[in-house]
Amino acid sequence: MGIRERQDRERHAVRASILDAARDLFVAEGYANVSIRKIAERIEYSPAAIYSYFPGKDDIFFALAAEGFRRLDDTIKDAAGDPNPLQDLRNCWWAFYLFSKDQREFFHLMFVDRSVPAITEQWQGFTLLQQMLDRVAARIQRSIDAGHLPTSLNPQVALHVLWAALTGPAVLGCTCRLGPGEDPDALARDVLETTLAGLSAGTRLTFVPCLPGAHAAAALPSPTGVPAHEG
Amino acid sequence: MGIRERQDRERHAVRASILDAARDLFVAEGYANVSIRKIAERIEYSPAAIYSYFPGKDDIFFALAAEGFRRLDDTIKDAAGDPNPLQDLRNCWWAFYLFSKDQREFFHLMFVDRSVPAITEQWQGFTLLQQMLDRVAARIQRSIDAGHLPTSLNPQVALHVLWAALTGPAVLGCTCRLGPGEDPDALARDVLETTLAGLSAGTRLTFVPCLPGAHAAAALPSPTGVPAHEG
DNA sequence: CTGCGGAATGAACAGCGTTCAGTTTCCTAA
DNA sequence: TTAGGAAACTGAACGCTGTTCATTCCGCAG
Repeated sequence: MGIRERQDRERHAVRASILDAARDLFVAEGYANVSIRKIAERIEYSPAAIYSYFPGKDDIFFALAAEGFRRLDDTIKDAAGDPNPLQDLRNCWWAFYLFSKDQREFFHLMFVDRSVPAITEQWQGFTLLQQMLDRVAARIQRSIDAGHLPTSLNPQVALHVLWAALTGPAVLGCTCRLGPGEDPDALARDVLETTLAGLSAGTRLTFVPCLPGAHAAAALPSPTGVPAHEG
Repeated sequence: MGIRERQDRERHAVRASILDAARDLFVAEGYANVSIRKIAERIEYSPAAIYSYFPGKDDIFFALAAEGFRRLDDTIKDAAGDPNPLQDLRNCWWAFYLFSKDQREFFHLMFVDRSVPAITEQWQGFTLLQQMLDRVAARIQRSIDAGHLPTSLNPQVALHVLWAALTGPAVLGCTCRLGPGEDPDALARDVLETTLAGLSAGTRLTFVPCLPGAHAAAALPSPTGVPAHEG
């Protein structure tokens, strides 16, 4: 009998409409201006009804963040394809930066927002992030193989350095911390080029990536003082 | 007559106690958990009284952000002094990163928080930020003069690149976006070294800093596509 | 001592996330 | 066809938020 299936379908549809409403609201008015009551009004349910679909407001944003990772993944896939591996890398990371501009609210949710301390391994979005990062690491490996980056470079480490470095101008840009007239795009471009040049220089790096499935790899004790640079 | 002076003093003292309470609360419990009512309770005033000292909650945090800039300025001053200009630079930026860890809430308020869109030139904290950045730019100039960085490097541009690049690992670190066991310190160190190496490489940079008092300098139109890198 | 002005207050408004008793709806089983 | 029961949904409430405003209080000036 298809009754159970129809019920499941309806339930899934309501759940989806909650996420649709939440996404519309938070893309249009920003994260802070989304409330359970506004979502409820938009889908024509009572606020309390939402709590039988999501345990709380945070979980709605977890779901949206997961969607954000899929969107970013798609964006990067679209940007990829340049035959020159280094330019391909450039394009991918520039797409990452553009994502922070074009999908500001998603970006904030995925990489900046701090309202929920539970952004850890148990969060499903973390897996999506890891998968996406792995794909970019493969692109970096191609640049290494092509001789554009030193063979001493661990692609996972380079990945994290690029990710962290580019997150900076993205954050400063979408939180309006630059001076009047200063162009976040130019800054992001310069950070990208500078980081690529720095990686090319073959500086010895110390970061220990937590490879998926290789959690046993011991992390080096972190020095507390100023980093000694014995190059 | 000293009555007016005493009144002014008292008024200033209450204002200061509001800021003290707000700072204590937000350092201890985080930005999101500070409420006007909690501040009021702590200083033993009614919530409404606070509104005769600050126009709104945002302005209290503006004042705290300004204090954050002073604190960061002091932190960087303390870190400075190494006779080697390049190591001096390293120490200063490492102090910047450590500030993001040790004074997480201040850092967030100063560089990440987005709750108030009015972080522009009219904001007094912006001036403090500019002054601080100018001092760091002078340190960069010294590295250039000593031959550690290319003479083609504009110190204001290098400053912004370093600032933006290091903001990334700081944000990822204090928003817990790294994987379990991954060390934000190591990532920040690698970003710093990679950026310094990249700047040493003399890559042509495109950012146009808005120099204090030189607002007339026309900003280059920002290209919309992928940055062409004609090195 | 009176009057005035600024400071402080209590109460309220509108909104928030969340909970829960109670109602409605709909499917199943007799 | 109808009774039972489970699931879905709701209205009302709790305690919280930032903010406003009429009122009260207090200290100084005349």
